Amino acid sequence: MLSQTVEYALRAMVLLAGQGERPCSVETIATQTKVPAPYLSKVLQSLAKVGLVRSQRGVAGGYLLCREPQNISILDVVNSVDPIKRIGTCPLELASHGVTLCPLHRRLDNAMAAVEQAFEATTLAEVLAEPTTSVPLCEFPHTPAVNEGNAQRPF
Amino acid sequence: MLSQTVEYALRAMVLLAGQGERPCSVETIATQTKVPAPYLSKVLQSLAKVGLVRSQRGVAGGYLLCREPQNISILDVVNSVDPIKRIGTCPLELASHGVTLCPLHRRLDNAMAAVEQAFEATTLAEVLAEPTTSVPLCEFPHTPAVNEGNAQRPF
DNA sequence: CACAAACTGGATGTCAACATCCTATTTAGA
DNA sequence: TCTAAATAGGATGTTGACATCCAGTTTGTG
Repeated sequence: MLSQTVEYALRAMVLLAGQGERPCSVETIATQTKVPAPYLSKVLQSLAKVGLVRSQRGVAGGYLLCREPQNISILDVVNSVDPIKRIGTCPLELASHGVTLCPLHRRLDNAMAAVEQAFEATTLAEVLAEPTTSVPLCEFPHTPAVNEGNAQRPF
Repeated sequence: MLSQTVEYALRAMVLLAGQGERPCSVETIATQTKVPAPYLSKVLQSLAKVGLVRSQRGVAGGYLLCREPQNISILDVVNSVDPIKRIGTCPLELASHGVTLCPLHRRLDNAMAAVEQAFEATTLAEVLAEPTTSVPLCEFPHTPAVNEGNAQRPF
């Protein structure tokens, strides 16, 4: 239902949201999020094209967010790589019904709308700030040199 | 987000739900629902495998529903051809977190759950019985010989 | 019985999503 | 200025979803 690319993009964006202004290399993001590095590189390039992240070339370069995590919704990320397709008109080409959807497609579109709304309502900052339970969830193998002080990450 | 195959399967099922006990040929369904006939044939075969429809070979044969429309939900159809994938465990293979999802994936799964629930709550009968507005929605080109008395169909 | 309507199942083709690799370019720092 | 760390971008490979076609089988009907 959600593409693999969306999953990869969200993992990368959440990771970057926890990194502040420090650029994070593709290799680092790939390791932390367990995404294939060469493919992640392409995903990040497309995220850069739409202005969600920017890249810094050269030594100590990498990717970082263009906006604050509280100003980036899950929907922003999803729509950047694999947009939620709302049903605007009946997929059958009958021109007679105008913009009103038939009962079947109205229900399908309602479901899409619910997903869209849920994704729009959540920011990366909220995901990061989520009160964690006592046991760290989806904890990375802790690598302090690269990720100092961040013992847990939401993945 | 929803596959083309799901769309095709739903169109066919809704059409069959309006046909009662009369078998409907692939060719007829394909024409009415504007689905490529050869592919629709495969989709119907898979719907038959899971017991949603059955086939009648030979002259005057075709496909018909195995159950009453009020006992078939949209989710039944969706899950038969392209199941809603719920997120049961964190997609990263960290074994440390057990069954609890991290904040990101809990939200993604919540969205999937909303879709699942919406689809489960609606039956084919409800889609057919939907009070139509004055203007018929998604009306087929009317072919009385094949589809007598059914001037409107929800597509 | 013969025929035509209709499904069955296998083989095949196309294309986009996912994935990898390599060369070129940029850039911080010794 | 030289080098190593990184991204940029194009070429290529793989796989599954979507789609088509055909030979074979079933079955109602004249």
